[in-house]
Amino acid sequence: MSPGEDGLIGIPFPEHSNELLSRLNAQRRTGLLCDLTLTSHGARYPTHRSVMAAVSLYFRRLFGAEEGEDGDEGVGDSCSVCQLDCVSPDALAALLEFAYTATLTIRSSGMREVLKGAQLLGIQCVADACRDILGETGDNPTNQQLPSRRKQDRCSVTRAVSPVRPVWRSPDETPELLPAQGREGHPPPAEVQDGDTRASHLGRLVNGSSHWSQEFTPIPHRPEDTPSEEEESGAQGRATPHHSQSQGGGASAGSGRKRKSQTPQQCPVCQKIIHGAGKLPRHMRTHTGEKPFQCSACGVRFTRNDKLKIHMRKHTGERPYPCPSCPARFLHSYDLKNHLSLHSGDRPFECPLCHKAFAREDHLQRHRKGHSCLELRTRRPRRGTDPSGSPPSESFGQQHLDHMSVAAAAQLLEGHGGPMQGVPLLTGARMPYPELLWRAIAGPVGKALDKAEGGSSPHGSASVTHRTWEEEDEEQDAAGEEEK
DNA sequence: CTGGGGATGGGGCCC
DNA sequence: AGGGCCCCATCCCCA
Repeated sequence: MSPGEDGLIGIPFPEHSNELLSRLNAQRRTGLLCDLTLTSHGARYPTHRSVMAAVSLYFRRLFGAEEGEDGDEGVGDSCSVCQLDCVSPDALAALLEFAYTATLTIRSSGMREVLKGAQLLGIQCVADACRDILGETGDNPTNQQLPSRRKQDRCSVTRAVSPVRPVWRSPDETPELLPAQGREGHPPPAEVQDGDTRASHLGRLVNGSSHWSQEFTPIPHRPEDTPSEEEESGAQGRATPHHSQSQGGGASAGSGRKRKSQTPQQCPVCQKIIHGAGKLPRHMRTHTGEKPFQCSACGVRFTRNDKLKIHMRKHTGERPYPCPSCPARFLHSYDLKNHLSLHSGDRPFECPLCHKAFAREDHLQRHRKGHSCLELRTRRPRRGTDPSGSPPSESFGQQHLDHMSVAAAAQLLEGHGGPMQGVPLLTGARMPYPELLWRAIAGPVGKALDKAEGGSSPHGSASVTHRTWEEEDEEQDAAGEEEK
C-alpha cells in the first residue's frame, strides 16, 4: 500500500446509517426531540426538522437549509407545526415512514396520493418509484419495498424552485402550502407546466416530476475525485464503481470516468489503486468487513472464496503440498516452501547488522523490528537511508535487495521511527480499525497523548510508536547540549 | 527470542 | 469485465 499521501484514511461503519435512522425513528415514535409537527386533516405527526429537511427538498427550502441559502427567510425555530392538508394523512404517514426507515410501505390504492405528496414535498426517489409502479404495473400491491430510483428524463429538467411555499401566519400558526409566488431570494419557477388539477386547493401546481428532479441531477462540477453517493454506496457494497452508461445519453454528467475500461481501479475509501480486473470488490470487503463466504462445516466466514477453499482443506484433511523429503504435508504451497528451507538448511535472510540468518523473511523482519538486534537501535540511521548502513548479504538477489530497501524503510516507519512527518503509515487493513484510527489522528495531538499515556495506543498496542526520526534526533541533540 | 503454522490481502494469469 | 485460482508478502499466534 502506498502510505496515504494525505494521511487520511477512511474507516467505514456500514451499519451506522441504519442505526442512526433507526434511533431517529424511535425518537420520532416517542416524540423525543421532535421539533416539528406535521398535520394533515387533523392528524398530527411529530417529526424532526433536520430529518425532514434531509429527505424533502420542500422542507429543505422551507427551513432555509438549501445550499446557498442563508436561512434568513427560512422558518425560524419558533414554528413547530406545519399544516399539510394538501397531502392526505395516509400518504403523509407513509412518507414519514419512508423518511425514517428508507422503506415505503403503502397500499396500491394509495399510491397516487403518495405520489402526489412526494411530488409536493420534493421527495424525488419516492415520486419516481410511485410513477414507475403506476406506469408499469399499475396496481401491483405486492411490490411494497420500492427501490430508490433516479430514472427520469433529465434532459427536460430545468432549474426550478419549490412549486409551493408555506405561509406562516405567526409563530404559533401553522403554515400551508401555497403556490410559489416568486419567493424572495428564489426565482420563480423557471418552467411551470400544467398542473395536477387534483391538488386543486393548492391552486396551480406543477408537475412535480420535473420540478424536483433537479435536486438529484448530478452536479456537473463535482470534484473529479469525489465519489458520488451512488459510487460510494456501490463501492461499499459489492458493486464496482460505476456510472450509469445509459442515463441521459451517457457522456455528460460527472465527466464520465470510465473505470470499467481500466484494469487498475482506485478504492474510494483508502484511495489505493487496485490492480487486476474485478479485484476492487474483493478489496472493498476489507473495508466493509463483509464475509460472504461461509464454511458449511464450521460456519467460519471469509472475505474470499479462495480462502474458504483453502480453509475447507482443514475439514477434508486435504494437504495438497507434500514434502518430497519427509512425510510432512501442507495446506499451502508457501508452507511447503518454508518447510523445504528447513531441509536445505538455507537461511538466506540475514540481518545485516548482527548477521543472524533466518530461514524466513518475515522472521528476519520481526527480528529487526524487535529488540533482539540492539545494533540497529543504537546505530539508528537517518531517515531515508539504508538502516544498516551497509549492503545486505551477498546471498540476496537483486530482487531481494530491492525488497530489503523497501522493507527496511517500512520498518523504520513502522517499528522504530513512527509515521514519517506525522503521516500515518497505512500498513493495510490487517491493522485493527482502532489502531488505524489512532494512527490517523496521531498527529501532534496523538503523539502528545501517546507520550502522556506511556506510548501506548488506546487499546494497548504498546509496540507502536509515533515518534519520528526527527523527534529522536531532536531529543538526542538536546541531550547532547545538556551534556555540554 | 525463535521456529513454525495459519490467516489475510494484493497481484498475476487464465478462462 | 468479472471471477477463479494461485503465488507472494506480511502479519499474528502459539509453543
